[in-house]
Amino acid sequence: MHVPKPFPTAFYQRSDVTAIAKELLGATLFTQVGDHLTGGKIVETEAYSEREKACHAHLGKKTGRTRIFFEPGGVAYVYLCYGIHHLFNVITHEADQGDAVLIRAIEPITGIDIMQKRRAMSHTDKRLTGGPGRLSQALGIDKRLYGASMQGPDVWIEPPQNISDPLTIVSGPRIGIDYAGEDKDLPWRYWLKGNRWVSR
DNA sequence: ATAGCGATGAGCT
DNA sequence: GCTCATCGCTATA
Repeated sequence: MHVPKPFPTAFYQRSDVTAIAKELLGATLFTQVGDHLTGGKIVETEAYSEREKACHAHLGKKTGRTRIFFEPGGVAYVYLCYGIHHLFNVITHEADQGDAVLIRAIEPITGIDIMQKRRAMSHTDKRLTGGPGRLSQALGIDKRLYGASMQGPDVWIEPPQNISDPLTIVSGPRIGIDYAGEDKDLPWRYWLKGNRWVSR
């Protein structure tokens, strides 16, 4: 039985969402859904802030979908994209500050057989968990996890175990946000250099 | 009530 | 490279 050792809530409630997005690289995202433990190393993230136009909660926009942005950081934000894909984010910052980090890719580690079943795949390659829609399907994430605590028991993230392991982080513009005007060029996508599981 | 569309991915050329 | 599936959310009326 795996005992969760999640980042504390204070980790998520800090004000610098880009710092959190970078620090989540190398950490391990776990879910326990349908009595199955699955997880993998986070290798790609994106930061979103209400100060810029790509964020669903831009300028504090509060709707049925975005209400979770205004809870204190440390809860999950899951939404349906293109009518098909569930995308997984972690809400950050203090209450009434609408920031979030999108998890875009993981390297599969725990429960690979379960992930393959959920993805209808018989082998393991980048298509298993490389991409925000793919990793959500592999981990059993859907809107039932909207608002879930990042302290578990359904979903949580554990800090990197080998902190002496040097991580080379690179950054670039975020994917799929052409609607965001000048903010589409902010280099708020982060990934581990050369990692095989990065979405693109 | 309803039109428009999206933080993607699969399949095909 | 290109097309398009598919539906909840949002804005507008």
